[in-house]
Amino acid sequence: MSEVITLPPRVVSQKGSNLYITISQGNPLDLAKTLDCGQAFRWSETAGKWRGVAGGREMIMYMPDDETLIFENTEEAEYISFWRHYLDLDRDYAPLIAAAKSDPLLYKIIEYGRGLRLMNQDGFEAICSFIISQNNNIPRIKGIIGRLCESFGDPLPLGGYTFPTAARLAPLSREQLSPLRAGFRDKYILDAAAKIESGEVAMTSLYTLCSDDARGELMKIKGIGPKVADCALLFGFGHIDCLPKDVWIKRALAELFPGGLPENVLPFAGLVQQYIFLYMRETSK
DNA sequence: TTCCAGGACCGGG
DNA sequence: CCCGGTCATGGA
Repeated sequence: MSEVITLPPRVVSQKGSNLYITISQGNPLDLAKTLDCGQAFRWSETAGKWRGVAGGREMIMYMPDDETLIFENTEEAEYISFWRHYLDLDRDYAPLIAAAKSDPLLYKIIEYGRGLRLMNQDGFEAICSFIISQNNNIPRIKGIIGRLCESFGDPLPLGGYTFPTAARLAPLSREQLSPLRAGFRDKYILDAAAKIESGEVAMTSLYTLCSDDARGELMKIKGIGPKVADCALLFGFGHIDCLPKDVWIKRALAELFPGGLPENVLPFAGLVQQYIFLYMRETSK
């Protein structure tokens, strides 16, 4: 894992019940690129506002301009203790941009994805989400996860649902998961919940182990291979060096970087991977 | 109808 | 180690 360079708290101000955050152009944020580029599946946009649930919290947020991020019904303490890290706004992206400048094509790709940030999601949610993602498409992944939360999560005041815990899912049967219409993946969700609940796979170790060992630990779960493991580690456990090799990235690396990624970006290869993923998805249609 | 979707498992060579 | 078939589901 590369070192996290912690930024000072953003400039914040409270206007009524809404919290305003000033986004500097040296560390930009683009909500669409971040919330809707395949790393998270529980955010949706309506009339410019993004609504979703993370960490058991409902949120509506939006950006009227590039420098203003607004959280509805939120106070500064809540931003500092949760949302700042969730959106990776405590990480300085300047070193990445600087490192990428040594490679013109990579720099172009990262500029194209300007404002994309790598979210820090809940570990168990990331594990389940990417188990569900295998041999599946994004609209259906969102549907299955939505039904998982509505069926086994806890209701929230604005109509959302928390992501269910491993303890809640572990005792369930495949029959009880059938309303999710997850197909063959239901047994994998149950195996993940069971092994995490029993401690056979220690959640806390997944944060602290080196990426190779953490990957091995996660692959004890049925239905988690190298790609799903790397997605969970990258999006849910802060292993920013993990590079999930899906069909898009394999093709992109072969075509665009046949000699491999530049050495100096390997410590944050996972972050680079997300920029490449966005670039490939957007430019190929 | 057939194919495909941010793969993984399983059996066989 | 690597290969092909298979796995549920639903949209194109």
